[in-house]
Amino acid sequence: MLVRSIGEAAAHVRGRRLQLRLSQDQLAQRAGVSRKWVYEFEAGKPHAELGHLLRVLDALDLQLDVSPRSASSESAQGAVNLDEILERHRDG
Amino acid sequence: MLVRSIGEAAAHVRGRRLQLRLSQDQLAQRAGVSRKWVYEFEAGKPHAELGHLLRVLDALDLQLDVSPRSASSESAQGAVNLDEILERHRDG
DNA sequence: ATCAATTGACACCGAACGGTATCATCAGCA
DNA sequence: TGCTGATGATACCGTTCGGTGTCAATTGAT
Repeated sequence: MLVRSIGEAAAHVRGRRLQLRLSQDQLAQRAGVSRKWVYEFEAGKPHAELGHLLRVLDALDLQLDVSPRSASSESAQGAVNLDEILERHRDG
Repeated sequence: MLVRSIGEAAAHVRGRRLQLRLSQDQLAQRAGVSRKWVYEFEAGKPHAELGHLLRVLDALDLQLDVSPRSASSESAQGAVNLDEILERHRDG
């Protein structure tokens, strides 16, 4: 699932936690963070430590991926494919 | 690309930035963060603010995704598929 | 040789984080 | 009804972040 904001990441974490029937405390211990962090993160605190999130995702059996936003094969109309442009202009 | 640690995320950011021929300063301005943040992040500082990373990825035309770690169709030998287990045990 | 751009590095400092601890509330169950 | 577990919420407090500003070294181009 795409993650555009911390709030979206928080929703994914909470959803997965409930799916796994884990309490905030259990998740926190698994991930090695405090329950406060889990609670505040899920509650939408506007700041969050990436390292903590990675550990929590790991505890939830989730993984994080980085990918180019505009896929050349399925770009929307009018969308710009930065990778393509780069390819053409490389060694300019 | 999979992101297991902050260091890996940093590598992806730096690689993409160079690919786009952006200076740390340019990227920082695009993303609305300080050059210090970009520099320290790329240098492997063990802590990083998720919100900052999201803005930087956006400025690099990259996106972040969350996905289940063990895909049921291609799980490795001996691997446990949490989703499957959940499915079977749901409604206990 | 000179100049600008880029980068690594550091000091300073206010702001915010994150952990521990604690409390009230609510749901579920014996 | 009484008990237990989960959750939301807050205070305290040491630690660390992140921005601004600055500096030296390096690189690239003129």
